[in-house]
Amino acid sequence: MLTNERHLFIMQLLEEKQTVKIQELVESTGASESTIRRDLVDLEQSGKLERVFGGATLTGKNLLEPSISDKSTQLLDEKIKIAKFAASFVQQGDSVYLDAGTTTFQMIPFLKDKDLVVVTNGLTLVEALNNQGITTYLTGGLMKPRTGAFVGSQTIQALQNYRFDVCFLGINGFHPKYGYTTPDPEEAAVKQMASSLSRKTFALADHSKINKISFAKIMDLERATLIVDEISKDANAVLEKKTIVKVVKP
Amino acid sequence: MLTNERHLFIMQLLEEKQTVKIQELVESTGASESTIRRDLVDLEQSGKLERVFGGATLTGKNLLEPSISDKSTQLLDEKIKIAKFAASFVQQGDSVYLDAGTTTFQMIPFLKDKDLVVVTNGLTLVEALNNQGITTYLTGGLMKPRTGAFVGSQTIQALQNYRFDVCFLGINGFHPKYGYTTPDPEEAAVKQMASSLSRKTFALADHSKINKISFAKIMDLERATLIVDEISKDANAVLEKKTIVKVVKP
DNA sequence: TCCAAAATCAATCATAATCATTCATAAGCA
DNA sequence: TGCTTATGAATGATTATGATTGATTTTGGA
Repeated sequence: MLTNERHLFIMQLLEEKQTVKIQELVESTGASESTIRRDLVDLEQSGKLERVFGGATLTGKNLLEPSISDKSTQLLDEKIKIAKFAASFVQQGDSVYLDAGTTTFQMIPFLKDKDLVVVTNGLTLVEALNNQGITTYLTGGLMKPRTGAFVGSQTIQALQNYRFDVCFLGINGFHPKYGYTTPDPEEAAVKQMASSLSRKTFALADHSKINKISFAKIMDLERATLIVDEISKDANAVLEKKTIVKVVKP
Repeated sequence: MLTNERHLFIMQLLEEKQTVKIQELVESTGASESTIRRDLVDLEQSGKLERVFGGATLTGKNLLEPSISDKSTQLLDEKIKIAKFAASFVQQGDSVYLDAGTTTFQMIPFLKDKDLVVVTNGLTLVEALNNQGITTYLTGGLMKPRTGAFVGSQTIQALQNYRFDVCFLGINGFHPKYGYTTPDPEEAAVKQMASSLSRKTFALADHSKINKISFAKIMDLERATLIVDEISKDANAVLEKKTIVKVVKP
């Protein structure tokens, strides 16, 4: 394996998993531990990653994402599980809208080889989708620095050029009475528009979002198929009322 | 196998696999190691690929990352000089269009504290502009993987929402007769539209672009103020005909 | 809290792979 | 034929690699 290939490989793995262990890289590349260490030093010096004891993590960009703290890899695993399940609803040749967000981001590795056209309003998603060789359109518009999401009138206008087979939205809360909610009204407007242009809409959420209410309403529960990963008592209460909810089996 | 055939073969293999090893090429072409090496040197000098230890990779990928390879630091210095000079034409409070490209990218550090609104079609530029705290709109559209530039009808349409005080375009060639040119017609169309929406247009080029002609014409020389960094004999010939050309003093 | 075991680290060295260069030969062309 | 260009082999120099060493950090239990 070529030196540059390894560097690329390491960065791609990082994009997917946020963190990698050295041992992991040794096994998957076939190179020696020394070589991997040198690679990591090189990549760190060029600012592409940050070394930590036992491996490496992504720099800066991660600060954009709602900081996955060191010990909460459990939440990441959860997101990946949800993402994988969600991706299974994507058919060959579909046109897909991927909302900006960490959970939708995790869907990307599961989407390649499906011959898709993907539209997104997430800056981080564009790069990752391109790395997977997926044809990608970005809505454009005004960028929100924290999340890398594009919002505003131009975003809405750009969306209206398209129609989608499926549409995946990240949400910050769902509640039987108040529906799906998210903190930013601008983002809510984008999600609404995307959903109205799609034949089918999926809302992705981990268990922490159950019965939470955020500031801006996106839509009623019935308008989308909810994908969560865990059935707590509360979630069951929701499920009783709304049979449209899908749940990932652990 | 003919020399040209080999060159084509190498490039095709690269398009597929992103990287190739020399040993691999020796086996698949039947040529000797020396010959393959010479081919790679040739192709590198004509900018079609980048050699790395043990083989070669596509250049485009590296353009995405603003990490200009070590050997071209001279060209980088040149770009920075041009970029700094170009940035001096930006007034406080201007609305600015920044074309996707490495030279325009270098302008960004010189633009902060000017209270600007910036629109760009370059993926890499958005992030850098945001890091400088500059309000930034991205056109969106279809992304070209190599350069991170957005092109196509959606890009054109998005541009028409704006008007610019100044507009900075990277170009690949300029010639008294054929005007400003660039390899990709799609990009040329975007540049044209941006310029037509601006009160003033600047074209940025290093000295290697003098009297070069690329595939797609952007506009005539008179339509923009050219900023180059060096006066060769050839450039002087251009200057005599077109007095609008600005030149960076070394 | 402290200590010992395990894991990870930086540094070094010998080896293997790759590099640029040279030179002699082969192939193309007028 | 005589000239130019492309090729392949050989050379010493340079670079990447993997194994080893002892130092440092983390981990887990008393």
